[in-house]
Amino acid sequence: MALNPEQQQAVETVEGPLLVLAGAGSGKTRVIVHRIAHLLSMGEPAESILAVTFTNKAAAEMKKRVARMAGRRAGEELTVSTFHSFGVRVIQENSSLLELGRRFAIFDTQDQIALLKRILSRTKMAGRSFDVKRLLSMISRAKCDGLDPAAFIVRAREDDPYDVMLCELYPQYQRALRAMGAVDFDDLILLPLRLLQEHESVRDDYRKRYRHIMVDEYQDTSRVQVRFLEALVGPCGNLCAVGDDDQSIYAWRGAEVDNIFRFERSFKGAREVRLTRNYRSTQSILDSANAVIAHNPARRGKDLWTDEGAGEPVRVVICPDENEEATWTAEKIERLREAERGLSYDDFAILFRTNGQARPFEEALRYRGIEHRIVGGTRFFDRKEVRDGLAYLRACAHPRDDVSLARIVNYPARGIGDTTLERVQAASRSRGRSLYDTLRGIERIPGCERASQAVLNMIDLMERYRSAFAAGNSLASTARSLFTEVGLFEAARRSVKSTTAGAAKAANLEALVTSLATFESRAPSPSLNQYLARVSLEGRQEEDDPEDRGKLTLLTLHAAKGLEFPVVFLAGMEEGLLPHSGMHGEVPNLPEERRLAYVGITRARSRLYLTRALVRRRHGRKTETIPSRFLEDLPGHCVQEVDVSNTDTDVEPAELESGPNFFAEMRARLSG
DNA sequence: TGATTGTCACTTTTT
DNA sequence: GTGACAATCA
Repeated sequence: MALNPEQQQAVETVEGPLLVLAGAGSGKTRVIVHRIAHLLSMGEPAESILAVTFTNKAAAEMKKRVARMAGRRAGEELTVSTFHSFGVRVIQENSSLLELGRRFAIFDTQDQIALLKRILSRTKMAGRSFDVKRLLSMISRAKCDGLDPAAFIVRAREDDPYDVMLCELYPQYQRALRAMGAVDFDDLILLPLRLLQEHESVRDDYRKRYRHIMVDEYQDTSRVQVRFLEALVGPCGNLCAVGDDDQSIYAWRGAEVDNIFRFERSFKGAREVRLTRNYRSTQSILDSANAVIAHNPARRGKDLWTDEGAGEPVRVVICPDENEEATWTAEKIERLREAERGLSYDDFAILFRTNGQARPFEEALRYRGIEHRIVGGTRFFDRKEVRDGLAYLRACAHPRDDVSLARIVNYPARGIGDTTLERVQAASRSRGRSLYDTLRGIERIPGCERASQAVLNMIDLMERYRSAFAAGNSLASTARSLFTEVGLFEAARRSVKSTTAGAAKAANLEALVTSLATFESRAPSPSLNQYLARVSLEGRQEEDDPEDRGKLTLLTLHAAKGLEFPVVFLAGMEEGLLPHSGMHGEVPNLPEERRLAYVGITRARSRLYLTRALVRRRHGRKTETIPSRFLEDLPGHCVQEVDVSNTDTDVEPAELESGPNFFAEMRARLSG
């Protein structure tokens, strides 16, 4: 299929800054890939093109498509990277300019929480308890806004206890990270920015290297990320930002929708192209989406259109409660699948605002034997037993990483109790040494005599494995014998009552070893440090599981961004859920909730069901619900209400009239 | 030191 | 209704 005129314009505008406002389903990725191919065909070398994404998945996809279009070599020589991976690279290439070595630990959210808790425990502000997650998100927010501790203190509000607390906590947190030779995710952007700002030679080097830069999902960038881009782009200004202000749903993680509005100011002489022609959905679905999002203030205002026709009306389905909502949905899926030849389960998706809503759907689907998968949930590397294993590996690779060491120093139990640890930590603080170093000198700490032999044994063990890893032995087998020697497999098995659950946990630990083995077999010169960096940046790359083929998908609205399905059920269209009411008194971000609804609606290709329950259990309590305000915005001409709340006849208005070939046609058209 | 019981609170989670 | 964490007991 040829590019439409707007797409063509986006592809061919290669000089100077360009903002591509790409509506949902407007062929955004296609434009980026074509644009890269166009640059290459103009003789631009692949090494001088940098494409930045937010997810590893998007980066991999882009690379694959460029390779398909412009050849494998081009795909390999091109730099396609996430912001954070690119940040790691910049830091490593210039590590001599930072107080950080080439090897550093990368702390994820759980590590950050553990660290904050430790700092907090010795900073107790008289009698008040703080929500650690909130403190952490405030620190992260400050970092995304580019505020270092000093700048934060200037802006802190004296009447806000959290602000006051943070004035103390944030500098300590930052110092503790550096003392451990560790960085958090936000540092992966901040430090490279500092390198570019403070070192002209570094800046010139990268500017020369990357003559064309492309950024995907620009609406999700933080302030610091834009500053980083500004520093990177240089005077020629060949930056192409692609995004959609209406799909900005990560404000709570520091994303700044305004960046997209400020683009012209950030990058002088910027041009703009709008992609509003939609190649995904029917006009009924687009009309609904347009109507819902139209209520948001401060938009670039683009209405999506298609010339594929109205299609089926959007259905609003009223159910008695959340179980009936799930049951009705499951049955509807069965009926549709029977009625429409060629529809398989993976053509359906059930979307919801919160993970908790998945449960009744899971049950209803399982009961009917409908194969399904849940996207998200606890990820592999977040499981406790896997984190325990990783903590051992991290303690070996980064002895200064107190957080990892503290996690495993007495797990599995080896006779180093809380009292001992308390004393060691105090000593470590007063001497300004790492936990590891302090443990080494345990015999000089009064009151630790009883546990000192246990500690020395542990130190000896860690030393042995540290050199085993460093000596270039097989990572996988070294890890396995480490886990076995300390009894991690055994501990995993015993950590739960049921033997099957225990076996599953032990198997997860074994899977960690396998992932090491896989890494080893693929990386050119594998090191433990490299493996750990990769794990924290990418998790386990989920190569499309063939297991998941043909399965229905359950996922949150956030997880659904960027995906599409022929049939979409958007569940829980109720006040408090969508829009979600913020927690403990925090004001909900209504424009963002609206954008979430918009993202959900625009995932659907041909059929969309918006379901709601009249009564829903929330926090274990049955509560009457209020229909979502977003339902009121739907235009009457393309919506049909289905009330299944007080009828057992379940009269279904002629829903399947569109003919059995509807999907077959749709499919042929979309895949062709 | 480790297990057990009680209390609390409960979006979203690209990296 | 559930899971995480802290205080309390054996």
